[in-house]
Amino acid sequence: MTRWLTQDEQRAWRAFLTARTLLDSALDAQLQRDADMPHGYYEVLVRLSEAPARTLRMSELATATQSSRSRLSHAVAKLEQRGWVARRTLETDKRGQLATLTEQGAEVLRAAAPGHVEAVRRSLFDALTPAQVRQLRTIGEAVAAHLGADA
Amino acid sequence: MTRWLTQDEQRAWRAFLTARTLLDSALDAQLQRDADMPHGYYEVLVRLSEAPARTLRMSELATATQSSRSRLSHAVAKLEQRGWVARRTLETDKRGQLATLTEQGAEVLRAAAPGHVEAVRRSLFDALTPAQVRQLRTIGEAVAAHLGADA
DNA sequence: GCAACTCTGTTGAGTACTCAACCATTCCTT
DNA sequence: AAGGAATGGTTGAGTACTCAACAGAGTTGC
Repeated sequence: MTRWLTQDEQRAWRAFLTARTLLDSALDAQLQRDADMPHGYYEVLVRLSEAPARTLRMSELATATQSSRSRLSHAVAKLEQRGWVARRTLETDKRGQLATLTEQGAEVLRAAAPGHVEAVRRSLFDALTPAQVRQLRTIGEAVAAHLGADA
Repeated sequence: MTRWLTQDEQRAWRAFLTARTLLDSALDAQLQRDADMPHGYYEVLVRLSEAPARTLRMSELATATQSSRSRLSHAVAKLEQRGWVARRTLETDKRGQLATLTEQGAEVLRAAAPGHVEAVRRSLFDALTPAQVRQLRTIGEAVAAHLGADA
């Protein structure tokens, strides 16, 4: 008894998939070209930059970026190699690791942000009315909550 | 003069990113687990299944799936190995290649579809009102058009 | 009819991802 | 206090992606 998609749902799903793919590749390409990093790395830097003392536990960072522990571990290892993030063991629980955005990492992020934000605006928000922006937010939050995450 | 995002845009963007990531990984994991293929391969099979004679030119298939030529080429090579797609040279333009969904590929798709659709419904549509489904479609189509593609 | 250009698709190298297996540490139970 | 389970994070193998370079076929202009 498969609950197939209605015509409307089909179209919504296709439109979402298309938009998602195009957005994703446009933004990923922009970041790769201008800042030499994939979008996932950028997210890591942003989350760290917003955290107190630019520091988060790996597990918190994983949650914040909707990343698996494994992916984050690989990513942070690369970011550490580049000198953008530093890791150290958490004293109160020696299993834990703290990741900190370095000054150099903050610098890189400051340099990358304007171009990236401009790309997001051009690719996404320039296509939407203010009402649609509100709708997008509500829909996104509903889906996120449904799948068990904060918006 | 960076046009930074407003508070509302920020939130919309974050919500979108989160929802997209969670949706993506849920559906990719479902397909990988139940049908042993990534979502991109599934899209290829679907588009071929809807085409006349289950056949499309590589370039058309690439457009339909929002894929780069390179990605599609790699993907179809794998699908051919599995016997789900067959390729042959286009007679009227020997640069062209035609990709056809094989009977076995159609079988695999028929087997995979119900589980996948169910996952899409559970992950996405069960979280949305009918009005939101319409909004999602309109937004998706606007973004797709803006980025130069059909919905 | 030929040189230059374009267009289609493939290839290879490098990168990031997934999944499962794995340590080390901490927590729980008795 | 010890054994076992749970938690936090890393690792390695395998897969799919990206970008750039390429080859072959068609097109254009002289």
